[in-house]
Amino acid sequence: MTTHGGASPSLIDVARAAGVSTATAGRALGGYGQVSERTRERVLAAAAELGYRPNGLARSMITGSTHTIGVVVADVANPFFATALSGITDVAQPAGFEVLLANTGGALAAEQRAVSVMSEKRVDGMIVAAAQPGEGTHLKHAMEAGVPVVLIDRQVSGVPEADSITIDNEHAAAEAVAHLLELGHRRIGVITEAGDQLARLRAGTRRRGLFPSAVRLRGYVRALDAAGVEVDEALVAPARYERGSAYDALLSLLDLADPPTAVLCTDNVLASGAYRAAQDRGLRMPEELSLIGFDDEPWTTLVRPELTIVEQPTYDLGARAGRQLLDHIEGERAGRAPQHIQLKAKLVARESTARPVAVR
Amino acid sequence: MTTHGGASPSLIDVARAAGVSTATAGRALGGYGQVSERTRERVLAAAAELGYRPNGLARSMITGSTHTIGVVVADVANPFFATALSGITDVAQPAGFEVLLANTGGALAAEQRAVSVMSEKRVDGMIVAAAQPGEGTHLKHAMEAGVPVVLIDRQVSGVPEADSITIDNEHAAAEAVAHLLELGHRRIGVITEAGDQLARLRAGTRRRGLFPSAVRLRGYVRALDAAGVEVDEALVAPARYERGSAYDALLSLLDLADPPTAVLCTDNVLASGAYRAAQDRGLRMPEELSLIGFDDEPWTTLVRPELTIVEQPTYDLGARAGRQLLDHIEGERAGRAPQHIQLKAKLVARESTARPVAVR
DNA sequence: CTGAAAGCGCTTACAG
DNA sequence: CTGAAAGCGCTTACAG
Repeated sequence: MTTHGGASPSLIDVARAAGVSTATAGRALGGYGQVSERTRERVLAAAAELGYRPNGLARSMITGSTHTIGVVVADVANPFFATALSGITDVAQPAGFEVLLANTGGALAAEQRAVSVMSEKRVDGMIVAAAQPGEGTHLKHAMEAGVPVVLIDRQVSGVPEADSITIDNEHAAAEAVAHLLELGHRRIGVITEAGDQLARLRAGTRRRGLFPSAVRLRGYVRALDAAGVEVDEALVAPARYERGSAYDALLSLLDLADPPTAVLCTDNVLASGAYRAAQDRGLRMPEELSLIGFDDEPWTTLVRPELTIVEQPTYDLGARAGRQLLDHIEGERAGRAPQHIQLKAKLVARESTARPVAVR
Repeated sequence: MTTHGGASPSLIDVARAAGVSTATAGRALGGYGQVSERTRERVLAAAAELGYRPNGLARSMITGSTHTIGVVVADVANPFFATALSGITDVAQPAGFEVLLANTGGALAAEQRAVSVMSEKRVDGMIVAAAQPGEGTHLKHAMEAGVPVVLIDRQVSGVPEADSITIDNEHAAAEAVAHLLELGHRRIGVITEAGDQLARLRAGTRRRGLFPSAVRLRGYVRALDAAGVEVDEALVAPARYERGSAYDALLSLLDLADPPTAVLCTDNVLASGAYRAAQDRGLRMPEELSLIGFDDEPWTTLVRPELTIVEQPTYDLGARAGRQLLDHIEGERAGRAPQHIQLKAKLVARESTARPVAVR
């Protein structure tokens, strides 16, 4: 039976009902220390009778561990983060850790607040996909307070001590472009959220503090450079993270005097907008245009032609981050140097890419 | 400056540094009680100096509130749950509540464990999409312990006191079928996860304890009944929650001696499998087959023909549940009867449905 | 194996 | 406005 009304029963109530001290009752229920079988049974019976639920807050305050990890992402509704999150929970929960989730909408202020609140709630560690790769002082503070942090999807400048699990985005984009080059394309366009950073990328060598989209753009440039194909700025079409914006971007590429014969879209939202634009223009793919997207979403094999894509190991990204963080929490990695793991993406060639037609 | 090494500073350290009692330091930092401006400044300065972070566990133990709500779903990677979850976080976070997430994989045992752990962590309330609508004693226990529970997506038998926010699935499916009937279809098939429950549904009147798929199947039956069209069991094709299974289900419907001219798929995974099967069969849609799916996913407007769908207010489902739970937590609904809100789904007619061809 | 006591880090009456 | 003391519900040495 459970007690109704009144406050929920505490260890004192159980101890009293079982005729033992709270220390003994705690040992019997908590599975620590030594208790005789006879006593244990009495305590368990009393606890069941009263509908006792241990208070995790009190326990955590003493043990110093909440068995909770914080996860901070920009948007859970985004399949990328949702999938990574499921990788995290699949690792954390069997290990006895719950997940405290914060959705920041990509706003730095929200992220700072979330990290701060999680620190106050005394999470045992945090996994964060940072909103601004350039700003990491809030993460640095958390680490200084003893909360291990694992970065996913993007590195952050100012927090070199944090482990990171990222996709090798530069290589992923380069491989996609190499695929197009092999097919014989020379006019290769790219639709990217980092359109404004072309100049900086070509100069700099920075690795941290860059958005994945910028790193992918660098891969595009690198692959062209390697093949001796000149990078034409007109072929770099900027777009916002929206289908409509990518739609317009593709149309503007097609309207060029010397339009591309192939286009790389640096994420799946941009790809869906571009795909749609190509359809609406009545372009035959892959004959008149080769198209490559990112992420193996369901729609990419439902459309005709099926879309050639770069497949990111998203679930694995989350699972690895979870494992890494648990190792930290359990002290497995004490004192070791931070690890920066790069996962490889995989090109999946399907129907939307082919040799360019000889004559346009 | 922050303190390095050693334990993180407590209120005692701050109080000592500021030359006041812990009570006063607490008042200055916690924003409760009265403190003189001068004292407040001294305390704040000391706290900043020491890098003080209040311990939320200690605070929660006293105040009795963790400002955390638990959310239990079967699969965060599923767009339906991911979207509902974002509705929840968007409501909870601005109100100062964090979300503790549990991913059960649809297993009842995992759900029971999650609910139990959340109770121990003293969440202020829970939102749960139950794995088994027929089994709710663990939820009943939580409510008896004073933790308000709001059910989403499905009602659960044995927990009538819990609020619920669901989609009016019966109406949603009925409307889809009515659309097909209006177009002139009489042989209307359905691909459903609840294929085995047809007989039970036609007899019973139970509302709780049913999976959404079963309720949708009932809507299908009801719409046909209302139109005086006989329900042909051969047109009810069972499938598992997988694209491949739905693929096979559509093919088996098409292979019938008297095949359907239209098919309703009761969720979006089934719809994608069926769509693919129709394509591979070389069927022209909507001329040779009309098809309706559930959920407005990106792919449904990327394929040709665009898919006619029933659009569920998924984000709103989550947001409403969040609001409802916060009202409970804040005592707004104390003593009132439980609310069972049904949200309406909306039929979005696109290109995959049309009049059946007169002669087959 | 068991218990009395201290203590985790706060907030809350209660005095002053 | 400020402080001394009690207490939230546990776990952990320390004795026995």
